[in-house]
Amino acid sequence: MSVRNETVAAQLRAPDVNAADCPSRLVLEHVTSRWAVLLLATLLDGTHRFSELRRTVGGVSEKMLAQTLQTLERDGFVHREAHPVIPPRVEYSLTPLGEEAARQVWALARWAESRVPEVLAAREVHDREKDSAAKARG
Amino acid sequence: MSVRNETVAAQLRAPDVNAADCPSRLVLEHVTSRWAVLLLATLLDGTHRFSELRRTVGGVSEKMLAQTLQTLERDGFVHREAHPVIPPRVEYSLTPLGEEAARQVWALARWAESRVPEVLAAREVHDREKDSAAKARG
DNA sequence: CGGCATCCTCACGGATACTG
DNA sequence: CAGTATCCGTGAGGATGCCG
Repeated sequence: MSVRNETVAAQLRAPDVNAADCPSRLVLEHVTSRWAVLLLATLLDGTHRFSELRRTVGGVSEKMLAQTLQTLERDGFVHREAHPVIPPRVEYSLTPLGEEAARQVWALARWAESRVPEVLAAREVHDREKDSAAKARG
Repeated sequence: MSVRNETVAAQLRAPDVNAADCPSRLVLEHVTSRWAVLLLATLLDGTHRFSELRRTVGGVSEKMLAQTLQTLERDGFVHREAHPVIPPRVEYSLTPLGEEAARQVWALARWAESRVPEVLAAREVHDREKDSAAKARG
């Protein structure tokens, strides 16, 4: 037996993200992690090289890019193809499974972009109310 | 001028999640954060009290629950209604904006649950290949 | 009950340097 | 070019205790 008993028990139940020890939690967290969301969305339009992804996704460090790509590859979302040439050429693309995830997070990303004005407005209202409440308390 | 110049510059462009300083990044990160995903999905089936959310979402601490709810409220995704009774009764529900986000993360959560077997299988294949590659190197 | 304040830990993640 | 290795700071997040 190479896995812990609690994991076995978790797998006997139907996967439930509300259960703290359910593997679906990790799947969800990997897919919704800070850089994974942006990488999956970027890979939706086809194969990209490491340096292309680095340039496209603003602010990502080399370390986090490599690390996130490895996690996505291990989970079966991303396919990594290393060409044995000099200089090295490595191409990343979505697997069918990864494309399912990517379509959803891409929609979420576009939604976030489209709702920026509403969110900024909501924050202003909220902060204004907090201010006047604080002033009322003296 | 109550905001920093870089923020103004960011707002003049169309919102772009691939830009490091775009507000849409924060919107996306708030909505996809570890506990926000689960809270939004839970609130899809109606109003819930603080303690109900605490019980429903497995493993969430009191602190993170309060903190995440505050962030979601400030962004305009969640409505908080405090009833001035003893003992205190506070009810949380989705705003129309929050419901848009919740529908998407709920779908993502259900997808994660449904793809657990595929992901676990992919990990085994991946780890096995890593093992044999390491063995080949000696 | 529904918080808020405090302390503390750890791992996420950035910067830098090095390698094939 | 595409990483790996190392160091290190910050902040996410858990535990505990107090309050209205």
